[in-house]
Amino acid sequence: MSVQVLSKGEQTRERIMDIAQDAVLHKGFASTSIDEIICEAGITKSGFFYHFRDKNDLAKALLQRYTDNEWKVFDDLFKQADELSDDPLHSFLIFLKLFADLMADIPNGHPGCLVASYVYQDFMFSADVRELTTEGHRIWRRRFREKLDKIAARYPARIDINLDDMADMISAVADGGIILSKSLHDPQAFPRQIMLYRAFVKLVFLGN
Amino acid sequence: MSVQVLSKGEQTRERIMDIAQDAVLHKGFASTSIDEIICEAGITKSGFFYHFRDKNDLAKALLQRYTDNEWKVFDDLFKQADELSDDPLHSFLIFLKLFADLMADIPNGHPGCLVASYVYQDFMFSADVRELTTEGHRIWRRRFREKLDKIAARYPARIDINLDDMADMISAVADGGIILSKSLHDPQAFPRQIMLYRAFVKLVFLGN
DNA sequence: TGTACATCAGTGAACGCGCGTTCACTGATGTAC
DNA sequence: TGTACATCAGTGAACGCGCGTTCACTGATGTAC
Repeated sequence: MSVQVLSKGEQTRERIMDIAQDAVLHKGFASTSIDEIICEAGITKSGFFYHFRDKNDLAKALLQRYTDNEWKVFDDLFKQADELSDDPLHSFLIFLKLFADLMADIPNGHPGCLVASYVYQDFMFSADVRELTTEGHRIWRRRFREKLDKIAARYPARIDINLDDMADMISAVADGGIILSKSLHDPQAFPRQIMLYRAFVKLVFLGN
Repeated sequence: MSVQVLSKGEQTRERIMDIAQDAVLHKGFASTSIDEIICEAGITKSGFFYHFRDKNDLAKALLQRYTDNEWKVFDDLFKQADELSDDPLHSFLIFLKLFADLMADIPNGHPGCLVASYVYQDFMFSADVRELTTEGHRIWRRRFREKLDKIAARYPARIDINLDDMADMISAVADGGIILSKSLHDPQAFPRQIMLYRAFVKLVFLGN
């Protein structure tokens, strides 16, 4: 764990983004006003525009930070799992369990996936922001696919299955599980969906 | 198929809602302005307010119509599947295949789930609208759970599994699959996810 | 060590546009007698 | 069959508020000589 030293300006910028992200996940980007953000952050409107060129610039920075952070979390979980088992399948199953546990431990449940939120408002954003969500999903597919390839090499799949789809399913179950949890006001619904995906992987490659 | 005869006013109301829903699924509810809706519908602003008390009233009507319509589609697919097989498992597997086929045949892919869109903007809406999304997910769980109970009675599950979660997973895979498809600009990604869920069901109750 | 200048991290006031909403009014169609 | 009235499905103009954005300015901190 590296502790980053932030300058005064960087601290303010992070605070603005924390407040903004929380609001965006609750109300959507359009109905999150700069006024409400600066009010909570305790700065003036010009202070906001010192840090961000315009509102779209905030949108981009939020998404960038969100996906960067997500990969840090996943890399960490992958590393932990690899330390607990050399076998690609068991390491992956451990990873999924660690992921579910992590999501189960968030006090009020996962606050929402910013990528999913953006996809449902994509016509609001400039093309470069939209491209970021697409690229994100493509990277996820590639990285999870790598893991599945290694598993399939050692444990032949019991059924005929497309590994790209299987890789995509993690994103789908995650995005859908978060929506389910939010809608049902049940934080545990999401981690339970991850564990269900894990059961599927076990059935496909181990048969039980 | 019942052909409904709509009065002039009802036709306008439907047209407003069609235009609004399309815009909401692309940009979110907040950034869909009444101005743009009436412009496309070819009426004046007062015409809009003749049909809807305020903007929140439109939100509610859209969600109500969307979920009603969704259940009509599902009821129809369930009926078709039941006609093709008396067996609860095979009927369910047929239903999932029909569902996937239906989603695969939408020219530009599924336009987006209005419920999911609302969940990601829930703090914008009044409490009664928010309650509708929660209730929607609860009903889906109950109805799919019924199907799974009948299956489990005849085909004991091969693994220890929670049938409520398994029922919820349809919603999760659907919502997540739609997001995936939209983000990747690949309309077929969604139906492929449905077929993956179908493979999971087969593995759990049939073992292959 | 003191001075000049540059950069950082903002402030304060003003702008104009678009938004949701209201209100008084209206022509066309439907209904009662 | 004609007249009176009610309802339907809107129109047109105005309202005020909140929004994102701009611009001239400023005190505190950092750097060069």
